[in-house]
Amino acid sequence: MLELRHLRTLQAIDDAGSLVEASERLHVTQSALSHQLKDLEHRLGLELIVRRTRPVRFTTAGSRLLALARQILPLVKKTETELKRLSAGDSGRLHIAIECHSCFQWLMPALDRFREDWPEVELDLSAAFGFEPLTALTRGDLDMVVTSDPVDDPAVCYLPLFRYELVLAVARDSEWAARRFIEPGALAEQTLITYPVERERLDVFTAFLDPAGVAPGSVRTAELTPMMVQLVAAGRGVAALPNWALTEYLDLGLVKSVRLGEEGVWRTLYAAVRQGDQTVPFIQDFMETAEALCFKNLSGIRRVNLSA
Amino acid sequence: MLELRHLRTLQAIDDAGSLVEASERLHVTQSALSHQLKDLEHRLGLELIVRRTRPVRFTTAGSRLLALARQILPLVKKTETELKRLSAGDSGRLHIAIECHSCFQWLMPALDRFREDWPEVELDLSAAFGFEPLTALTRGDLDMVVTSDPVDDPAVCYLPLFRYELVLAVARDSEWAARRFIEPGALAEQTLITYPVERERLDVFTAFLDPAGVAPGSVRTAELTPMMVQLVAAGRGVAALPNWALTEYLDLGLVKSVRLGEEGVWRTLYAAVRQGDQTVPFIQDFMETAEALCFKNLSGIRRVNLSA
DNA sequence: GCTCCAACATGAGAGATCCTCATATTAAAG
DNA sequence: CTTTAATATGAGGATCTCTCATGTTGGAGC
Repeated sequence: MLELRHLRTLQAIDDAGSLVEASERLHVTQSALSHQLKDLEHRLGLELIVRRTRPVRFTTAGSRLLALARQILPLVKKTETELKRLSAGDSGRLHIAIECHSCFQWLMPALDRFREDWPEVELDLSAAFGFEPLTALTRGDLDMVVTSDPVDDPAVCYLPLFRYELVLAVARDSEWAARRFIEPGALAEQTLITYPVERERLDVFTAFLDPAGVAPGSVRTAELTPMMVQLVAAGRGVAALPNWALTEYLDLGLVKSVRLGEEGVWRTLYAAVRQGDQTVPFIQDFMETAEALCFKNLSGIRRVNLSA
Repeated sequence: MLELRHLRTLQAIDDAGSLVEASERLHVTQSALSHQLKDLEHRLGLELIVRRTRPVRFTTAGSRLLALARQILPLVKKTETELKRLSAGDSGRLHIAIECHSCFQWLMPALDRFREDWPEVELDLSAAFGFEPLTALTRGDLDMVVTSDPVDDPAVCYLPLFRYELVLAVARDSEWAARRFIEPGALAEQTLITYPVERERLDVFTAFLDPAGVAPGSVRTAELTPMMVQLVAAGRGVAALPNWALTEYLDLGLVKSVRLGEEGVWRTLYAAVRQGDQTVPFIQDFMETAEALCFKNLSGIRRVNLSA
């Protein structure tokens, strides 16, 4: 009758504050949760949550179930992890390469957390510059590549992490700072600061400037996000960066961010693994850990749409 | 992925010692458990129990899951009971009548246990002699009748408790004591000791003697099981009683039991409730409690076949 | 008060799941 | 080496649980 599914749902609703948000976290539709909850309430003959408030409020019965969920779900999760370790052996290798410098920000905490659960898995992290990471992945030199450019290849499986917006960092006193968005043409007179990688890997070109046939006034490179922010703040140019990578600098008031085009440029960040590896227990666990930490720590990111 | 269903299955297998017995306790087929277990083992990539031993042995992984089951299932159960109490109100009435004297034996502990969970339910227990209990049930004077004679009535719902064998208690030194079974004809010369109720309510007549057209030499009555056993032990006659009601006297060596006919006379004990009442939370809970206690304390009883 | 928007509800139908039935296989006991 | 009790397996059907499409509702803003 009562099943873990129901407890997971209630916990997610509590964490999220609404059915819509909870359904995204659980990777099901809002309709599914609505049906499931209604069915449970019907069978219990009790109302569990009051929907017309925001965030939703739990009734006495709902709270009781929620308490049960909070009590037993961690135990279940712990046992599941233990069993996964037992099944595939607790050892293995996870060599990760990132194409996106900023990813260090969330990857480091994720790796720390992961190491606790899988102490025997050999971890390694490298930046994928100066070589073709997907080749290294299929060849077996790497086990995971974090990228926002999925390439159609039957040997590679792309596991989505989150969607983010590519925004333009501009100086605080720049005349663009107050604009809601800017058009590609505006960059023709500007200095664009980018990471030192090939143009084809830079979304600001592939998704914004190139389609409009615009080239920036000049381009200069910087290795690390803080360096780019310093240059932008000093009025030496503008830089296209993921919105979540800019949050801390925006909060500090160093720079401002402006949308690229009316709709904005949205990208999805993926973890690419070898086809088949998506079922390896510790890979699945890593993805769960990473996703949870990202949505906890990064602001402005969105969940990947199911149908995508 | 992992669900409470799996934990309940593992717990039942541990309690029962085999898939067959566990499947009966869970009211599903053996096939269902086999499939379920195999599927779980497959998805975990781990063997959970070793089947070729009796009782089955749990592997490390199986034990881990079993420990989880023993830890969280009681918590779940407790919460479910609480919610049931919340839903239908925690009060109500359960007036029970028994047609079978011996039933006091298991009914008393069941009522004690039940009272702990449902303190607000008004309990009453009476013997259904000298009046028609089913009429009292449909009229609302009673809420449950414990009987082994289901009568086809759309207003009444029969909830099976267990199957038992009606056996003949004979004196220890009687010449029948060593027989595997006796034929109806043998009773023609004997004194039969029965409860003081109408012939039609006595299974020994309806299911054994009457079909063979035999009447016992003489009939005398006794009110209580211990009295009947005393008379039988003293060589004053024989008595047909449920096998489970005789267990303690057999163990004491007071009397012996003999099967009635080659196949034995098997009966099912039911709890009759008003149609619709079978969904009342505290009635369901009472049935679960009673069933669990019966199979724990009574020996020689069987589970009711699903297809019956 | 009216419109709009976001959140939740609902009905129908597809797909997955889980169970049962019938039967095969296996292991242990006689 | 049979016999029997337990477990395994394959097929098929009932049920469940999603998704899709659309309806309804409550509250913020004009």
